[in-house]
Amino acid sequence: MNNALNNAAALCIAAVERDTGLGKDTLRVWERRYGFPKPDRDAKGERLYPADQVEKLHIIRCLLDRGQRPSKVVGASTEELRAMLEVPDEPRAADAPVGGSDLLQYVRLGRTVELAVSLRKALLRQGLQRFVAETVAPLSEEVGAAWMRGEIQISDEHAYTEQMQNVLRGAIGSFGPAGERPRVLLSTLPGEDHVLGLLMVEATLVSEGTACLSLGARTPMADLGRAAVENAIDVVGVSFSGAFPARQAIDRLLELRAMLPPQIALWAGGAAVRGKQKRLPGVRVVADLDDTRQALAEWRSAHLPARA
Amino acid sequence: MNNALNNAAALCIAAVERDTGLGKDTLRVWERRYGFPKPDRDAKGERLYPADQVEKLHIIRCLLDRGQRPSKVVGASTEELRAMLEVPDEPRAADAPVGGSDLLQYVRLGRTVELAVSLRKALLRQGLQRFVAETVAPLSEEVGAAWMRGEIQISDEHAYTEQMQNVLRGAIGSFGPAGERPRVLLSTLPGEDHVLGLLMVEATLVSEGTACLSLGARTPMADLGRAAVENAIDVVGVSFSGAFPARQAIDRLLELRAMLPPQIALWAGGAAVRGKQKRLPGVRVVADLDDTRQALAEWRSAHLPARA
DNA sequence: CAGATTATTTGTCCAGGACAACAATGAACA
DNA sequence: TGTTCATTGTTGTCCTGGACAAATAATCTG
Repeated sequence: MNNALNNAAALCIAAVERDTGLGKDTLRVWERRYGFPKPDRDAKGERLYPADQVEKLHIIRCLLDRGQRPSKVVGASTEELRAMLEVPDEPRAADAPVGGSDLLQYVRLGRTVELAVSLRKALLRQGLQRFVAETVAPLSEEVGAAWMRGEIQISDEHAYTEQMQNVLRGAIGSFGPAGERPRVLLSTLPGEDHVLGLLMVEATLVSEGTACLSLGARTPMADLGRAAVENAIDVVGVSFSGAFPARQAIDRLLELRAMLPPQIALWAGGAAVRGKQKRLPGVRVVADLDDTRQALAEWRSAHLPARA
Repeated sequence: MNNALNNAAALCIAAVERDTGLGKDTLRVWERRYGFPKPDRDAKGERLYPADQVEKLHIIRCLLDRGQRPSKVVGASTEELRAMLEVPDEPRAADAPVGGSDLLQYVRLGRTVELAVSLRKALLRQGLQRFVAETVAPLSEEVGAAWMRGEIQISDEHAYTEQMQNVLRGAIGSFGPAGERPRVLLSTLPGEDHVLGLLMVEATLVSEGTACLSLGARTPMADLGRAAVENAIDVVGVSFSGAFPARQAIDRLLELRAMLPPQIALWAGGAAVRGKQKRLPGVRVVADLDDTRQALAEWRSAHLPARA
């Protein structure tokens, strides 16, 4: 698993904050209190976190998100942590998504050409909406899970994302100009890099004739608010991957809600906000891609005059 | 702690960091050095930034992004700052590129639908290679310059980038599987977000039949090296926007060169490395998109048996 | 057993010092 | 005139170690 190229990689505290979502202050205070992490120091005396400690921090954050308390997990060994992680041994659903495992195999082996060809075939066979809901979404989840389990390299995941972007954006573009309301503004907030979720939503909305304006990833909230007003937007859509801390997501959404004019709707989707509807008054939590179409239908029946 | 709903009141330091993108340490050290911002304190002694100071910080952030230095702006009054933001009335060059000004107008006005339509027309008219070299590259430069002059919002630039990605990726994807050598691995290094340059190169190479594997933006160097070896890559291509510090670019490239096996070529392009060929032994500096095709021809004549 | 009270845990903030990376300036040189 | 190199000031990020209140667990009481 670990080869020579890997050894040189030790991250500074800012990089660890980005990678794990744990604040610099938190990392330092854990070191003081629990004795972990225990980074090396460079010539300047600054912390350098070896890759294995970063990985352990990653596991710890997973466990914290599931309700564990720091005092129980920060001191434990990597093996104990892995054991805790695998407890919820989900009953293996026998719903293996259509062709999903084949596609995952291509990602795993770095066979990007075959991957691209298969994706395009699936797109033609299923049509854009079903392709997104039945192929892209489950495959992306599988890829993320495989990366968490250490089965694939991060570079494989990047390559996968790139290929998928090519396919999805080509399909989105081929719809040509769509001018129907609502006018939807899409983005992720700072700290959230994952762009595939956004593209899936865009694909779903565009194929319903909606006018979509995407700002890509990591738009500062003030800019989002300004852009929404200036472009006469009806709905602002924000997506969060599972890697985003749920608590932060909620705080930011409420802040954004307060910042937007009340007549502009705010939709939020993604793993980090799933099931958080009751904590998010004024925000429409979108459970999945089908629910996105549902939300769209609701908006239209509420705001557009019934069409003959 | 921070609450979302007091938008008219004052923000805690964490909220200001999120809103302005200025780090907590930076905010504190500015207060120490320049006397601004000067937040109130709550009962606990913690900083509370009034809304007007946050807005001023936002303006300062804009000016810093445009190359101003903190010592010149952090001490200035809000009026002076607003004056600096106004267009410094450049000597209007009368070199309006073919059609470029029309397209730029669409970006400026946020008319994304018209922009997308015009781009697709230009693509069909010119073909992918000329489209990239004669439309995408100059337009992207114009957009960057217009943003520097304060003529367009950052959100307009993001929307432009998204639209352009849709067009380019659609075109790249429509080439179908291309298996000819060299096998090229494309990415940007950490710290470099701009992805359009990479896509322009990918489009150019793909339309020459080259097998391209893109990893998108910000791939850590260790992962790049590993991916190059594991995927039997012939050429690694890296791009740097003008926003990337030239000195860092050179250091990183030399480091990457040392990390890669000698038989794998390393190409570098973008504003930050232009004219730096002599400081980069072992790296092929690619001046522009035409030069990319030139580099490709050189590689093929050196490595492939002459074809009948 | 529910509800109130106390104890512990935990993340974030503070002050003020230090330092290397970066930009600007000036000198030496082709 | 333009390029390279050294110097000097600027600037963001990191450091230590202390503090405190919000959140959570533990204990007590009716």
